[in-house]
Amino acid sequence: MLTNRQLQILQVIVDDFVTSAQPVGSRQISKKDWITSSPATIRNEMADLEELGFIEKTHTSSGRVPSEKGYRFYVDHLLRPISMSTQEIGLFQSIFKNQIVEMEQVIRESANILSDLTSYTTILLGPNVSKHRVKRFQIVPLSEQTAVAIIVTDNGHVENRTITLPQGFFPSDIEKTVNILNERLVGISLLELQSRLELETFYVLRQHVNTADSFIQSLRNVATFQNEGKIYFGGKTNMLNQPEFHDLNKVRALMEMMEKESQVISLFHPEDTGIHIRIGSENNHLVMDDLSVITASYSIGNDQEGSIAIIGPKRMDYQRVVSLLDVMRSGLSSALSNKVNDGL
Amino acid sequence: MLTNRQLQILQVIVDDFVTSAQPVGSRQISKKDWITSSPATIRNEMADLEELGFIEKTHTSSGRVPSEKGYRFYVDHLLRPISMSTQEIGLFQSIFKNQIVEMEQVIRESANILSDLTSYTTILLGPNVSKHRVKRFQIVPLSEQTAVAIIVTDNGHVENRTITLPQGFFPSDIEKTVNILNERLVGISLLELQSRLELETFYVLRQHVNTADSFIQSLRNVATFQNEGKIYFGGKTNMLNQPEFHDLNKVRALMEMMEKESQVISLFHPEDTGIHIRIGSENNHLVMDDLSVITASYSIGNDQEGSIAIIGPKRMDYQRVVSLLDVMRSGLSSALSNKVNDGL
DNA sequence: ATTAGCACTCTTTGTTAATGAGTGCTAACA
DNA sequence: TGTTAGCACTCATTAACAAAGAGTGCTAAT
Repeated sequence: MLTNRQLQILQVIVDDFVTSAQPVGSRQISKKDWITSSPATIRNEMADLEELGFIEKTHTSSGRVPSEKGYRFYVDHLLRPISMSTQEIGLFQSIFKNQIVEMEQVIRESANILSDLTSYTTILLGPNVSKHRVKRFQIVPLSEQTAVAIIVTDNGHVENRTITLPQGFFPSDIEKTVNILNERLVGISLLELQSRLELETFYVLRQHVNTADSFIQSLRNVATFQNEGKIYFGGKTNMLNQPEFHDLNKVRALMEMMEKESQVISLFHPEDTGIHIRIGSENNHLVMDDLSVITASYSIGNDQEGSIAIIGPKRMDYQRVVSLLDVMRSGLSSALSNKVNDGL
Repeated sequence: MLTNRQLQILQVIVDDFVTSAQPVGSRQISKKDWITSSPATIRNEMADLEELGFIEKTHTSSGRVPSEKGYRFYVDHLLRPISMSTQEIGLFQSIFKNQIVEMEQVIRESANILSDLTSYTTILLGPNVSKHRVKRFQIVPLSEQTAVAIIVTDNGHVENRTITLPQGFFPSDIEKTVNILNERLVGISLLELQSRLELETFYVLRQHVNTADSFIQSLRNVATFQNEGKIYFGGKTNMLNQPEFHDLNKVRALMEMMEKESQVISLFHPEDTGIHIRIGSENNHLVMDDLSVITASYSIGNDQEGSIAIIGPKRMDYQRVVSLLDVMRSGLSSALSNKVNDGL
């Protein structure tokens, strides 16, 4: 177990390094007025902390830098949530107050505000579409051969696909199809849509509609959705201001990573419910070895979920980000839930 | 007027500098086997070319680099379109052949292929929505107070907005409204929609529908569109491989620029019809001083237009890019026009 | 008109030395 | 026994300097 003094020293090392990005030495630590020991004593303690793996040297005679284990210990035991300035709280409320705007707009704004406030990069995962429920089907013919199929969900999301109509498919057939689909499928979630179609609806369709068979493949396409929510970014370029990104190769690697949807999504973990911190290599991604990700989930109504992630250097201001994220998460949840409730 | 030899030398300087990114010296030029003069002669010619403003030195005793005026002369007089390898042509066809995919998919693919082939950044401006014509209106109620308004256009594009319903607005009112809208507005372009609503439709609506007034503002919102097409990027990070972007500040400036929709759009010029080249400061944008933009427009059917831009360093392979862009432009035009025709 | 020759300029690279921040260890101290 | 002052040592950073190399402009010869 760490002594009280060791805890203090570790805390100073992390805090100082977070703000300065420079290795911190014994003299610097002893200058803090709540630290009473002399540099020499502190050096001894630091040697111990290093042996325990909490801090590291960048070279033989340099000051110390927190190790990954050190950060982990810090966030697990030394982190005290701080309260935000009223100015910041005001900023948040300004997004949520505005009732008129669309859900998408609120999410976009949130991402931007978070990245402005932290000067890190924000990734906001929109609510997973597959939990929305079908409110209405619609097929609008464009020509003899093509039409647009539209699904409206209970919270106002609209999905649409262009489909090909089989030859000899008449307006009356379209009408019949739409009726069947609406009768059978309204109220079920997009997630179940695919299987419901296969198991039941197609069968009915074949019975009532001419040339249904060649049409069914089109409908299959309609029912295929991305199974993750839409991705919104805020402050993509903020990271370039961080000193750890003076290295062009790192910049490139990170930028390329952010372009790839699947890799971005892999930063989120569906089992994370509250606020989670992943430090450096804990992200299991080479590019992220020098970065930390803090994720939080928000919920809309009862089950629809979205996530927020803030990506910053390992040397990131964990206290501040966690606090901000907590406010944002509850703000988003209640704002968006209200929107849904208004619509019930 | 430039002598034949000066033209040759200018051409070599541009061509060599484009591939090597290094200032080119007299010795290097004289080594080309179609250049017969000695380095000394070439030095004299280069002094003249410099006096005329076509080339520059990076320092007193360095080789020469094309000036902006030099590039301009090069693209205006020295550029010969080159034919593409069959391999490349095959790549293009592979996108367009696939008939099933959606228009959006084709555009996305095109942007990626172009940036892969050039290793520059591609920006593709989708067709301007405002020229689409209304095919069908639809209003789907979500609750007592909210509904989704949907506009389907003649080529399958779907626009939707969440709207608020006035109190005491019944399903029958919705039906009436939708009927009126469809009667009056089908066939007109989204561009005209706004004015048509104001001048004529709202009047009719007030006569037939209860509490239409408070509903009209919602409809106004529905009829407001972005007046430019959607933006697609390809190879956003390619630029980081260019040696001119070893400077972090330039990287940041460019990335920030690409995040701002309005600035991206300002790279395109609506009056440009064919292929246009803008070199460095010709773009009237500080960030773009070291970059060139080549734009091309493609058309869908008769009037709907979109644009392609390729952004590269001033030292970019103009010949190759122009050729590629020309193929892509006609390929896109015919592929997308076919899609529309299939739908008529 | 062309070119060989040469002095000169400027960048790039490597070497060396000085500076300074910080450590680890030893011995003195409370 | 825990703390601290003192000191030798390490390593990064910076500056100054020299050598090499690429390229130019000019002059004089062809």
